[in-house]
Amino acid sequence: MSANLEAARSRVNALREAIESHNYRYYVLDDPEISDSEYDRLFLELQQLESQYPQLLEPRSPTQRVGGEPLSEFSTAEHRIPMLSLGNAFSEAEMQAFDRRVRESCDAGEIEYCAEPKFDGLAVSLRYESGAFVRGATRGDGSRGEDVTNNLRTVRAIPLRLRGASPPVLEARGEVLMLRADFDRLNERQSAAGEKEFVNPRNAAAGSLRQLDPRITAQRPLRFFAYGIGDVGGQSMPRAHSQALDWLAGLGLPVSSERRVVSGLQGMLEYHQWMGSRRGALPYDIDGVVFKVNALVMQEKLGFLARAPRFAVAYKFPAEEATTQILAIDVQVGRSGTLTPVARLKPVFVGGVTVTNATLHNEDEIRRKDIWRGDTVFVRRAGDVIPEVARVSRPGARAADDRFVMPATCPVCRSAVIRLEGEAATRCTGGLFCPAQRKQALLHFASRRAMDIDGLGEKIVEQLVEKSLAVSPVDLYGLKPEAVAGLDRMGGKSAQNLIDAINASRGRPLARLIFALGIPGIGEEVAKVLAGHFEDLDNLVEADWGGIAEQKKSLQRDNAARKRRGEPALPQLLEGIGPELMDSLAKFLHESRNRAVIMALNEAVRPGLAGTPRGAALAGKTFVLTGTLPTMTRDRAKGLIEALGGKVAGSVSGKTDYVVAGEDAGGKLEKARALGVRILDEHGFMQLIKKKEIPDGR
DNA sequence: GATCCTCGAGTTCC
DNA sequence: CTCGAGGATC
Repeated sequence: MSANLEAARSRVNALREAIESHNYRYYVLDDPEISDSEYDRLFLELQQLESQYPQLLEPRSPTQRVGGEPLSEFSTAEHRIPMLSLGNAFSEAEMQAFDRRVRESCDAGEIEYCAEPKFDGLAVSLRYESGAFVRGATRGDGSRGEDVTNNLRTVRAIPLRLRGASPPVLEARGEVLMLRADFDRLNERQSAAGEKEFVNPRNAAAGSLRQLDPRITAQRPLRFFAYGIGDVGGQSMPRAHSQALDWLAGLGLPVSSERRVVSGLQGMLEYHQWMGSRRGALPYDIDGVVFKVNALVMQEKLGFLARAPRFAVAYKFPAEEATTQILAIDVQVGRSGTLTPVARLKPVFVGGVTVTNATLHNEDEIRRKDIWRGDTVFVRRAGDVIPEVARVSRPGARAADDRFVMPATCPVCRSAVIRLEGEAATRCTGGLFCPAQRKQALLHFASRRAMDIDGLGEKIVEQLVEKSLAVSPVDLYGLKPEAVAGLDRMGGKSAQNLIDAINASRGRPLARLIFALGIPGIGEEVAKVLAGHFEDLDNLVEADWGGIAEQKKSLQRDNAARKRRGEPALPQLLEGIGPELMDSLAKFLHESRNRAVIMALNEAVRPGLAGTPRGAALAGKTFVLTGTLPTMTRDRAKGLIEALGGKVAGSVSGKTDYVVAGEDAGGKLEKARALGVRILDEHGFMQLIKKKEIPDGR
């Protein structure tokens, strides 16, 4: 018995190794040694042995890619190092500008770039600990995505264990996609089974990855290619991006075989052209090529913009265009009353989807492009997402009434329409009297980034407004379940759910509430600044804007003078809020109806202060500095921390909140690891102080 | 006064 | 995602 078990154990191990190694040859080296049927035979044998000897089962076995029950929803996964997007370029001129910026910042002649195709799939992040795949997440908004670990485990191109000597921690980033051939076969299967076909490989991949039941994902032919490293611990990094990619391939992660190292602008242009010509011959869809400065020291020097690294660019292929006809030009009314003309199009398949609407932005845009009703036009998807009318291909019959004229009254509420001098937008003057604006205001109030009220969608809002159950956002908090249950498509249960969701939004951070008010020009960021300054709605409502404007001006003059003397600047008052925004705020807050709504909301919501930046953002936090930071001196780092109210200590203890570690960090870093203190590199540190806020916790 | 950057607003499709 | 406008900076 035990001899049998031992024999089975060694066979099982041999089979697992063989299968992993064939996966590696197939997905990473693209050079299979055995046929698919031979592979299937090995797999079957392993499955049989494991069912005969269940004690040999292990989660790391290739047969155990599907595990766990279907989820009811994905949990969110935090990206410790944000997953950024890339800056785009569409022309040689833009590429030239990119190359020039890089050369100027690095003070170098010809730059070496690492070039790769830009896959048209979904970005994911894979976390390996001691070589084992432990977590996979979608990109989401860049700082938090969805935890899709169980689904990614079913993707055979993703190794469950890394090969060879693996680092203690590795976060690999890459793209999940579907090959065109696999996509075609999947659609044949879907239609044979009477299921809905997918419209393009990208959507098929996205839909497959977002399945709550991993058994379904397992049946979808997904692929993965790695293109970068998010986080790596306990490993000295290679010196160049191309070497990092080679390293990832060596660990068993598939990396595009189309990657090259090219030299200078000329090299980039040639690669772009070359990939463009081979686009149709590749087994997967790409929408451009990506160039990254190859030397990592230069990458660090170049650093980051708000959402994208300065050392990389995506050179897109020209968007696919299609011709179709303009059936009508309608006018929509937005949250701030903006009238937006929208082209209703004869449905046309372009860039992987069927397009029926396209925004025409405003009157000037229509005039500039000379678009009339009935015209045949070129349509494309700008950035491969938003449909856009590029230009007229052939004019229609063009009778006088085919010409677009901006209506003189709001199409929804019939109020007069106004176009201010120097502005592109035409606006409805109806304000909250206009049902369209009321609806949009409520939708904005409930939206995810504002008060995040689940279940308050377009259909419900429409009825609430039409039945006058909600005129302003405060009314939401007084809604009775019976009233809500009377609406279309609403039973007692969903009515209660909605009421619960509304109640759950009480206590949300002040910054969200200010943003939710929908004051013109006051978005998420500005709302945070206001919340941080006033800390409560009474203060905001009573603010003396004339006085604040004066104060700000004198502070700016002061700082200009300090700068000339080489002194550090004082923290700016209400940063990013200038005369225009102050004016907008003053006007809004002057109206007694707005004030009444705000004060009532203050009572109903009782906002908290999470997510709020503060003058002393690091108050109470203790930092320890160790090693040499790449671009700043220790004194400068210390100054920054202290300016934000933090303390800098000499040694690491349980009371230390953060250790900022640079090159050649020594014992302090080790101690921090041992104590589980958060460790930041210079970049992470800059991110932290840039945010300057109390964690939102959402 | 020019230029760079960030933020806000509007938008499409599944 | 893109455009335009406001704000910051030189």
